[in-house]
Amino acid sequence: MAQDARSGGEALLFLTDEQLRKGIEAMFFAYRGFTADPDRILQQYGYGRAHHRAVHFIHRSPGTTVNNLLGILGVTKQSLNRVLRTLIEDGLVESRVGTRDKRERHLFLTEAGIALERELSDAQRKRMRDAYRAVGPDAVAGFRKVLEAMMEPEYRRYFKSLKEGE
Amino acid sequence: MAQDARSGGEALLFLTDEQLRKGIEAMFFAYRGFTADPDRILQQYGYGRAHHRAVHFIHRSPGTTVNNLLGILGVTKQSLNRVLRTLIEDGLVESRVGTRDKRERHLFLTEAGIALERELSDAQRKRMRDAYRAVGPDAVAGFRKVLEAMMEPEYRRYFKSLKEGE
DNA sequence: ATTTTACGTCAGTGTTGTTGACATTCCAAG
DNA sequence: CTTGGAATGTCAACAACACTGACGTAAAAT
Repeated sequence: MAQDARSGGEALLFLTDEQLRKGIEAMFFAYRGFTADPDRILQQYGYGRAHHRAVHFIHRSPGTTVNNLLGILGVTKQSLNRVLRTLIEDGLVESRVGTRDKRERHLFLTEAGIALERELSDAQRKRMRDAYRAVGPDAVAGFRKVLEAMMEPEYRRYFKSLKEGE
Repeated sequence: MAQDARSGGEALLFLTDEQLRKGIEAMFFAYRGFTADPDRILQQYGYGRAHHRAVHFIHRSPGTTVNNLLGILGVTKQSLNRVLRTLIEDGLVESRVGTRDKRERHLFLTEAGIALERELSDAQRKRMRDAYRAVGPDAVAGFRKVLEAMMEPEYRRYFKSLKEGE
């Protein structure tokens, strides 16, 4: 299991256990930075990350159903429901009964919901844009490649199915 | 704020709002993949991510104090204390009163703690190694650059201060 | 001697995950 | 057409883990 740094040439150096450990820690600290700005904003509204995720993916796919969202977010429907309920009560999300299948609820952001989504994603995009600018396009391409390779296959498929601009 | 894709040349394409949004989603899905294996293992022991983080950084810096850990993990002492207490009770972590400063508690992993840490980090390293292998060293270098750029400055300083193999 | 630091603990609260029970709707087999 | 099961979503209760605030102890610093 352990690959010794002494035995690794340049081409393998990035695969030593300690290099990998450093990569793990990089993910940990980076993800915290990545969520820091939205977390601050959400706190002002009394929301948490779960609300952010819901708002984000409803914005990404307006009219999506609760079941769809469940699959993407990877949580139980009960957990998602609590979040959706508060968002609906607060007038950020609208839930419309399906026309073809009345069991389904189609979810849409209201004007207020769109405004919150923009506030959150502006902050998060700014951090990502600054990071991208600091490192250049080649590094960004590598970044995206590694992230995709790290996803669980089912979600990687979903991720790749998203058009770059939809 | 919005940069239109139509106006962006090749060099700027990766900075459009939609490209950035895709990057945000990549982080979300990748981080979940990144934590999936340890989460499964931790569940068998009745632990959570908080325990994982504590065990990881105690292993990284044996003899670290509670206050040190607090700063690295970015949680309150009450929150960390709950986790440490269970780890100590279960015999995974040892807390030794400081010799120079008797107010401090120095934290060490026991044999059992080292075993759990290895089980967790083996799983996580395997995923990262597979991802690295799939994309090659150049992509990995870019990955690391972007992650570093995304960290909060204070943690980036700490991260960079860690030797690659300590 | 007083203040500050390091650590631990108790109590209370909020977000977010879980399971269990239940209502509604759709669909297909009898 | 009716009935039973599957799918969708809601409500209630509980657990994990974060937070704040208050308090106590011991030791170091001033």
